Amino acid sequence: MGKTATKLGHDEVVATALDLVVREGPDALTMRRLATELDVGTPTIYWHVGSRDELITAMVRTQSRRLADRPVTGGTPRERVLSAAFNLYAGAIEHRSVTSLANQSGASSLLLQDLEAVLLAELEAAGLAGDACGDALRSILVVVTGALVLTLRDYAHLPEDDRAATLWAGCDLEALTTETLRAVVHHHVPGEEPT
Amino acid sequence: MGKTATKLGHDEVVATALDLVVREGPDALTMRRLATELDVGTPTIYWHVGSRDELITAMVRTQSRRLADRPVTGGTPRERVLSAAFNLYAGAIEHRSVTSLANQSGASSLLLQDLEAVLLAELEAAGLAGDACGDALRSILVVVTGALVLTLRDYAHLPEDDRAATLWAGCDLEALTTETLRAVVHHHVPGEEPT
DNA sequence: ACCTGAACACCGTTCAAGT
DNA sequence: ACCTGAACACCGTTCAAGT
Repeated sequence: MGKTATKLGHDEVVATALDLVVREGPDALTMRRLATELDVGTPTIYWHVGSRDELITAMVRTQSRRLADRPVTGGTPRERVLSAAFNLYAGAIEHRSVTSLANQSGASSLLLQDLEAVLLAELEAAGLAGDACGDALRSILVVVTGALVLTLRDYAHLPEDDRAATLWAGCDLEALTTETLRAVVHHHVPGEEPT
Repeated sequence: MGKTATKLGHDEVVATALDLVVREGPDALTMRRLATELDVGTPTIYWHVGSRDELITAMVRTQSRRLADRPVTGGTPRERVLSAAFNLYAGAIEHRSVTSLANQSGASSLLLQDLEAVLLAELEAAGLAGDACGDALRSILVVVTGALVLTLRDYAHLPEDDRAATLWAGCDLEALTTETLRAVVHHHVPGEEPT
């Protein structure tokens, strides 16, 4: 099984690791398991990527690049910024196993890094610059990160919870994210002035 | 060493585990290490708390209760809600090792659970009810969770990052959190009407 | 330069057995 | 009911040794 071994290099190890996590979840990412997947001895992986932490960093960075393809929609600057921000959330949720892995490893911010550029462009197009632009960007990232963590909460395998059920049960997390994002976008991005 | 063994029960195991994490960080929490700390065989811990996940759940729940003491300040409803919300953030940051453990385990929302009651009371005092109240509460929790994750980002031991440095270097995370919270609080909580 | 077998020092968890 | 020694089935990582 597995691909016909062309040569094996750093990038192929990272790609296979991502594939493994997508297929079998974050817990399946084991150096030995990954080695088996590549038909290779375990130390080989260390030779190519250094360590498990470095591997995860490389994986998240790659995933970050892959997420940057979603088109930004909307007519007004506020709508476009909101769209770009929601794209961060939607993309990360779509590959939830990789996002979960990033969260567990404290690499959530790294996952959003390449997407920040898209968002930044929209913010500048909306007329923001300097500190105002950075503040807006950071605020939006706070909301996206929080929304991701709370959405993937039950992806963790912890015991159930009583009261949280009443607060989050049947809650539309996409709508919550949009609404929260709208609040901070409206706060930072100027809207249409009535002529 | 250690306390004179009174009896050893579920709560003492949890308390000792919390103490260990506060003193030596999240990674020090090992069943064997905890057993040593309690002068007890490893299986004894399993007898009292069931498993590592159940232990962490109990720890986070206890920590959640301990965080609920901060006083709410402010004159207007908006100020009081903002104060209560920021208290969630400040309390969790003050015990960052426990918060980090909760994040890694996907129990962040559990950590904030007891604090939600305080926040809920302020929201209701501000005149919110029903869905509007729940929406406001959930939005605020999104922001607090995101702020926590981004603040504790470097608590993880992942390799450094280049561009993120320019975006987050020298950034006042408390101010960012306050500002982002203000945006969603203003969005949800009605302000003073000019008479 | 690239890859390996074998080992080191750990994990979480279980289980028969003790009192 | 409460506690243990010893084991099972894993981990991440290293290292001498191969080609």
